[in-house]
Amino acid sequence: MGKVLNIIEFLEKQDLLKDKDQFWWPAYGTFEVVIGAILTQNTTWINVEKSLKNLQNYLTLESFITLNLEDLKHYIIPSGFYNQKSQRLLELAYNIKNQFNSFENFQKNATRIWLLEQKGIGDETADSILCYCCKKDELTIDTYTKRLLKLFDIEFKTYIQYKIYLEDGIENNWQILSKRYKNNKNLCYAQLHGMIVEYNKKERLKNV
DNA sequence: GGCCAGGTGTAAA
DNA sequence: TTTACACATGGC
Repeated sequence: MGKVLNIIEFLEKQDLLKDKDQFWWPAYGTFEVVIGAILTQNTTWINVEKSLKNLQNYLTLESFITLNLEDLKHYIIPSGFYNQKSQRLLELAYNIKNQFNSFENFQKNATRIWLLEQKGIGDETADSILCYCCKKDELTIDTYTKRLLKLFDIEFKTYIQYKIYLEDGIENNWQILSKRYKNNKNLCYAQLHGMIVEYNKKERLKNV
């Protein structure tokens, strides 16, 4: 019944997020989130930070699209898969520019469907871009979410089933949760995924 | 030295 | 519709 609320309260008790990390993802609401979302695929955030630092002059959409492939490749070596990721990032940036014209317009009008059509963006990356870059009410599911839910005897087959289960659970308990999350569902989704990632860094959930 | 990271795309069974 | 594998660096 109220399992989702139990899980959220379990995480809240662990005190996993620092006050300054309101939305958990660094550079929340900027184009940098798009870059980070691709770079962090199967990669530690420490290594992503090294690449982001190399890219410090190219973190806006307008500056990013001035990069050439070889330079970009070089800058993102620390976060691995640099041949794929450089290609996919540049193509994604061009598509955003061509189809939405501006980053602000992309933030406003990006959809899950459109993102999933882009090469290099799957379910998880799509949701993290929607939530942390576009500020939409979309919850990100990852391997850790699935492992954590398994501890509470909850298991599904598909990504979407996990997403619906948790989003519905939050909706059904929103009267309680809204007070803690400033009546902002995006903040709740942002922090929930963040808490789960941080919980795993701490506890190292194994896939049993 | 082996395993894992804030996954995705492709191809084969 | 599932499974296996490539993609690559760096921390533990």
